[in-house]
Amino acid sequence: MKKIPLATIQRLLVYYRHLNIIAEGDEEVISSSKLGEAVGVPSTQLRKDLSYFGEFGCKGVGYNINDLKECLAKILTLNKNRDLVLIGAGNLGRALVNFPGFRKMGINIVEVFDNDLDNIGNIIGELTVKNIKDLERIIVDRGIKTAILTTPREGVQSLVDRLVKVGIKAIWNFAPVPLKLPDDVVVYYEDLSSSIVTLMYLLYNT
Amino acid sequence: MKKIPLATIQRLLVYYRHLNIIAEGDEEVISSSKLGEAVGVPSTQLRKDLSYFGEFGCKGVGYNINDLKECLAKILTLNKNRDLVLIGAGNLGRALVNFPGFRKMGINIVEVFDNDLDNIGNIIGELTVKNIKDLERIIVDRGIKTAILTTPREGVQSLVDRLVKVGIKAIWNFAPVPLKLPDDVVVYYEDLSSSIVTLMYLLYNT
DNA sequence: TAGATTGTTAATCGATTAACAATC
DNA sequence: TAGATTGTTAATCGATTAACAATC
Repeated sequence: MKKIPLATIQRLLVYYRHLNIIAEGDEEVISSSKLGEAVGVPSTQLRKDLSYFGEFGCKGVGYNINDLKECLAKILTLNKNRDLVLIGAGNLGRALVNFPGFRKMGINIVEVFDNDLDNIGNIIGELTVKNIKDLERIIVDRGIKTAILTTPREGVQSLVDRLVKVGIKAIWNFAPVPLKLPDDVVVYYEDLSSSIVTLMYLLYNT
Repeated sequence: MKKIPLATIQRLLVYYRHLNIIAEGDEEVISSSKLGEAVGVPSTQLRKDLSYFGEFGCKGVGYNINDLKECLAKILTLNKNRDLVLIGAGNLGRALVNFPGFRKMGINIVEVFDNDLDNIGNIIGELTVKNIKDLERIIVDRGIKTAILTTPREGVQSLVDRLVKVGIKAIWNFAPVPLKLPDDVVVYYEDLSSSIVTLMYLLYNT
């Protein structure tokens, strides 16, 4: 299989969301140009993106809205439930646990950890913040493969080393630290400071 | 001036942060390969990134840590204070207002708005949540140019239309909605659902 | 001077866009 | 059949990487 650009995967969810909205309407079918226009993507790129995964349309007609929606859900495995842990029960961690829409896509944060006694024991949504010293035991017990890091920068690398040791294979990292990881662990960096600084740069340099 | 890739801008902050850390140490100078290795960027890309903005190094020697740090701060205008408003005082909005590190880079969230009477009047950090109907007046009064959107998806476009009308020129949008905007308004989409779904895709497809 | 390292040009790689045959 | 639209190949564009002359 040819390598699929990351940007393509990200666009699939954008397509999915719009299909979800228009699935409520009367139309059964949509063309790549209509859908593309609605989400700000050239129709030719939309078709290219889909072509990595198969043929979903009907020449001369377009795409069946419900079918395409389901196909995208399947590609992105939105139907399967995924259990994750979150580490760092600060403001951002709390926001993510309560984030609307994760559940709907099968993203379930099932444990929250912290190392601060002020936070341990607190309730966030339906979860109780647990002591980070129980991290390993609980991750192994539940067979968890994905961790969200919303901790301060300090100590993130050693935390990650602990996670890797107990079988974590995917990390969503909000700490602005480049991580050293084995090749079989995937990581996604979410760098909010970088985002806003980039936006400010664009504002004053375009 | 040649067009500068967005990815270059984003990497500048990564360099800056590492320089900030090692500025505490004993070394005065660092080579592009050392710095690059520390942050996971090839040295040749680091030099290329810098070359868009000038010559900061010394052949045969490397870069003066403090000088380069200051140059990057200047390029990214981290020294100038920027006033922003945030709209949507939910969990995520609260997290951003309290986000550590924004202040240090001159990013000051100076007003928070919401349309929910349960939220209006609440205290977040040092701010009081204001009624969104005063949005226009306050933005004009304070001459604010940048808005952060942490509202639900519904109604974002009409909110954005209001913002544009009173002179907002940059938008950091956390709502998963493609916005229709004039050409002179810059936007940065922060799509947290897309991030985690992409990570899950990578986990199960690599 | 010899070794190190920059800044930059040229080559490569990968993603986006254009064009169009296939076909509903 | 004529018009519309897909899926895909080829062309373009842009970013990354390699190579190396300049020079500290």
